Amino acid sequence: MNEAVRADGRSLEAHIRRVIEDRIMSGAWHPGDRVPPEHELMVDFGCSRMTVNRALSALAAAGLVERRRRAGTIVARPRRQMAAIAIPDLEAQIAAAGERYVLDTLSATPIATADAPATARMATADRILAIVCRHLGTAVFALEERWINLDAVPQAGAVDFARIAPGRWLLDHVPWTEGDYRITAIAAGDRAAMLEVAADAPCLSFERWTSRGQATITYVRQIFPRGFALTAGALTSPTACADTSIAGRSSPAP
Amino acid sequence: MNEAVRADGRSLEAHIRRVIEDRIMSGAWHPGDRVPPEHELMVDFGCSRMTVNRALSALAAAGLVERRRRAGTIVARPRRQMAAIAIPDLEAQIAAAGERYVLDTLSATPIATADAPATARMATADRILAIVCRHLGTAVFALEERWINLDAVPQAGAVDFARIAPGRWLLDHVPWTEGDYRITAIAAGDRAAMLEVAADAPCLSFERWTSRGQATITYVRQIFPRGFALTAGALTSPTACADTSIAGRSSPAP
DNA sequence: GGCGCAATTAAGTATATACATATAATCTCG
DNA sequence: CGAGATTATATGTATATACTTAATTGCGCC
Repeated sequence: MNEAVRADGRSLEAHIRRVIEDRIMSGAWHPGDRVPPEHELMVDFGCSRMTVNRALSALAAAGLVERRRRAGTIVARPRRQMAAIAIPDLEAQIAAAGERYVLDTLSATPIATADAPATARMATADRILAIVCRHLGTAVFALEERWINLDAVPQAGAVDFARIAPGRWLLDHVPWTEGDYRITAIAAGDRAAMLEVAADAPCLSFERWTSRGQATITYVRQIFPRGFALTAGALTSPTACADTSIAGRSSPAP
Repeated sequence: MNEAVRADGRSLEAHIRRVIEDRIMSGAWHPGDRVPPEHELMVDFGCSRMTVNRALSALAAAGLVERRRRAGTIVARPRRQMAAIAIPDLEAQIAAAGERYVLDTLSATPIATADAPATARMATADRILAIVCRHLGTAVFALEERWINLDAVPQAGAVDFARIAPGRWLLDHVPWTEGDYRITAIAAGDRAAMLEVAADAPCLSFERWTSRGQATITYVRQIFPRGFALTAGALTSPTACADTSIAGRSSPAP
């Protein structure tokens, strides 16, 4: 069959993938059940083995099935579920909430490596730029404390971070990176005044380390007051990589 | 070439993917740069176009490059970064920390739909099982409040949740599902006694809705006291889908 | 019966080929 | 000179084929 597109506008491979995914997600096929072998599906769908193979390989890459030579293909047992969170673009989030975004940069100063906190993991850097800023809507959305490795990103030294948020500038100017993050609950404490909440108010702390190869490019800690929520759709279906957001000032719930 | 495996033990397709990924991740190729067309790479790597095509398609699926017919392949501009978190398997986490896991089930009672909190989103359920339990190591790791839709999972009515944690049982017995989650910082408040912390202690609240199709299967809220951290590697590199964990009782940091 | 080896099976990888399709670039004509 | 038709190009999809590799099954031998 040389016609690349089905009546429903999907490719044959995507169609096969979808049909099998539906059977798994609906519960018709249970974890551990055997998926028919390629040569059988090939007859069922009236196509070549290569096409079936690509569909099943994609499902295996997505974790819905497990494949082993000779043993065949079985529906995977859901291991730990993964969830996706978007590293928040605060400007977009605040704008989406219908509020006017204001960047309030409190300081942006070059410092010596020894003055960076150990948590920043920047032992290898000679020069570091320390930035403190607030992301404001009608209230304080987040307090951001950031350290940028000027050895890895020298251009950052010439940027006016009172005009553009450091996170946004980095996303636009630093190519692909890897990262780690850490989410904790902390009391506002010393930061209460800047966050405009009580000292014992619980806040969400979002830390992120961004690196390329060995060097840490930037460490940032964002602190969200007043019950901000990190929300997202879980990643169980490969096709449904749902939208993700920081929900604005949601009620603390029962 | 019929030899499926390179000297380095990777398939040719994986090799090509890796080489191009390295060039992008190292910054040698910048966002917007053109990737050589398939017929050129095919000569460079001494293989067929199909093999190059699969490698580039995989990179496109991973979001590292963008491909358009006739226009060719370009290095993608990083959109928003995504991060993955594992929905925590507390028993495994506690065991990994070298502590003995204890499930402390405080109650597990069938209730009427009207008695479930609105946040549980279980309006469609007739019968609901409400469970409250604590996950203990040497201290309280988490307080869990869970509602299970007995219409969707009738077998859950016969399970002894004093012996097996509800999350684990559901993972083993309910096939693939979709979900949403919400992470917030809250004060311990009324739950202080059960969490064994002060009432104003900041806690991480992790809520999750799990559904299949329209029906919500279970809603759970886990509350972590004492600076528990949700950590993970960020999802920017497709190959490096890093391990993820709840870090045990980490220091609240500066 | 138990053990090891061989046969068989199912997936993994790669190729050559063919045709489809989107679109950038170019050409044609008014 | 510009709008519209045409061409060229790069990717998209599918096929048939061939060989590789892992692993189960079963057979034969002890």
